[in-house]
Amino acid sequence: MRIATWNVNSIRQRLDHLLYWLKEVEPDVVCLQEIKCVDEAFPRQEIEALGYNVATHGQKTFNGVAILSKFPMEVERGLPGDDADEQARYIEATIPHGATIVRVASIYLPNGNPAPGDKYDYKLRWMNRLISHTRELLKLEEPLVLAGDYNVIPDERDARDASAWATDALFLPATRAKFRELLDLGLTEALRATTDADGLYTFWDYQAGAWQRNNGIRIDHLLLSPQAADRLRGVAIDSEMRAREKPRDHVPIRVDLD
DNA sequence: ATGACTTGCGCGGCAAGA
Repeated sequence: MRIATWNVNSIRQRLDHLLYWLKEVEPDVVCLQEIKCVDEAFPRQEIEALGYNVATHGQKTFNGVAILSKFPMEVERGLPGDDADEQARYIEATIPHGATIVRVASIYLPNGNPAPGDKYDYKLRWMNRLISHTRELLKLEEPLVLAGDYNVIPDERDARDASAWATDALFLPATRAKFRELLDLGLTEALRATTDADGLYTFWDYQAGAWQRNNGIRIDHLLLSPQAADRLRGVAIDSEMRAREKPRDHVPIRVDLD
């Protein structure tokens, strides 16, 4: 089962890139972030035409997440823990896979800049909610994949120039500590289960020729429960999508599970 | 040294992103 995540920075812009990639890579499940539209505006027909079921949790102008699946799915929208939170950043699906089911969440974790400030406080509160919810999900002992744009640079090797991010909400010690707290519940970070290499990025800024200089950061992650990690067969970053004309700033990252 | 793009909204620039 091939499961991917991609922050598309508006689903309606350059839908052709997404459709091309879906045909080329043939993922079974795709987690999308920053669709930047309400559910009614999502280009559902074009994606369904490629054989996908579509579940969205949209919002006007900002945020918005979705899951595409070749298999039927049951869906929950929103991250538990704060009924007053109106930002669409979490959608979760259970998907039958052989004799078991796989649970997949599409996560758009808050950016948090500027830090310190209200936005950074919201980021840390959101991470606490994600930790609480994940603790409950892990009790199910299912194959679980938490995939998305975490807006977290886990380690110095995950940025071309870590010193440039020293005071940024994506790299502050408190951010990285929360991310470790999440992993320490018993999750495996898929890419780091397969390689210790530096220079592997999923985001390059639009500005200042960041792509041409490979000045990137690794902030899109797939976190696996033990039952999913046991099935891990490979990880790939589709960085060639960043080289296309009018690219998104993020590229897809994906896992293959038995 | 600084700023450097791109999006939605909606028609003038601003907020937000990372």
